[in-house]
Amino acid sequence: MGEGVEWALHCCVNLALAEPGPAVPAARLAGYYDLPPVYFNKQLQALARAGIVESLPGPRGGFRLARPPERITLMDVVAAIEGPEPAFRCAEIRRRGPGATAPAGDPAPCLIDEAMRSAEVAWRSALAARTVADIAGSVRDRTPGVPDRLRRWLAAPRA
Amino acid sequence: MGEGVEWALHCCVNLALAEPGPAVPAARLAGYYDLPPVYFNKQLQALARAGIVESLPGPRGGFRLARPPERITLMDVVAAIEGPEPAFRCAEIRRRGPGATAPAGDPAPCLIDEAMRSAEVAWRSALAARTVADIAGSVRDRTPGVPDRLRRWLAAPRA
DNA sequence: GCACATTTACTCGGATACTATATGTCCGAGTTCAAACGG
DNA sequence: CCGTTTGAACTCGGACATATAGTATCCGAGTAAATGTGC
Repeated sequence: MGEGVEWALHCCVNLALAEPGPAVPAARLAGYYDLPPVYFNKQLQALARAGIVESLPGPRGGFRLARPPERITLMDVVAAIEGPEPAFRCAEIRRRGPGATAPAGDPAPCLIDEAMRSAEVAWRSALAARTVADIAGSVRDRTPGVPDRLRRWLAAPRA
Repeated sequence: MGEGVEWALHCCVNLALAEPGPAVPAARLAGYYDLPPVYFNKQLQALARAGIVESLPGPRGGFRLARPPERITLMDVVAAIEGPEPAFRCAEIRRRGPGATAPAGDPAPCLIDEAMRSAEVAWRSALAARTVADIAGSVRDRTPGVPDRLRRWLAAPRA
């Protein structure tokens, strides 16, 4: 799985912790964890295309959550970065070669594909059950100093 | 996810359907679905290293299941091909840069990593609940012609 | 006819190229703000 | 003193290289069987 997934998740949680407040530039968000700023911007663009964050150009511009964090699940973020298609894609190899089963109107589904999809549904459901707001709330509860430090650092004129 | 996973899963089911019987060469197994024979052999080597299949060299050689199919879960096969490490690996980026939390003895776990691992456990559990014998049994039950055709084709002197 | 050495054919196994995806970087389009200018 | 114009700085956004992992292939080591030979 891509490394940018972790970046995007932390980013969304940080944006949730920063609310309410002005938009945050990508470079500032990246500098908080010493990430490559421009490539991180690329991931943010993917989040924007998915409608998770919105971008404001120009000075005082940057990124902001497009929805309240209660409406953003971890699954949404992962799908925005990694792509919506499932990790396991059945190529229907059983239809090829001498062992090909009934060619066209075969109603028997591929049992392996079925099992794989079932497992992936379990994964997706687990991720869809956790929202960005849940994570942010737990962070506020367990380590109250972290959100304050984050807001101060984001508000700092320059680093 | 790698394409070889699908190949390995179908291969294990076919080996289960072929039992009892002589060992099957990799090329024969690959030809059944018109797969690249040599690369498919590579995947079989991975299965052998994981102890799922055993290889016999020389004439009359080939591959055979190393355990009864009831003891082989889909998770075992996937882990053998894709590797045992989890798909999402937390790089602990929160420890880096100005936003670094308490450096060393920080007991607070990364909540994002926790959620991701939880979801991945759900995925692994779903795959571990299905065995190769289950799939093979369903195939025998739903499409009785398929196992017979497979055994005949594997026993054919040459194709 | 039988035992043995030899040859042969067949198998896996690891080492070696090629391709697609993910990672990292660069420069241009657009927008807002601030300052300078003129009335 | 106020409105307008002009400029500049800052932002995102897509287009362009590089590194890594997955895909595909080749050739050599090893083994069992079959064959030919001598007794």
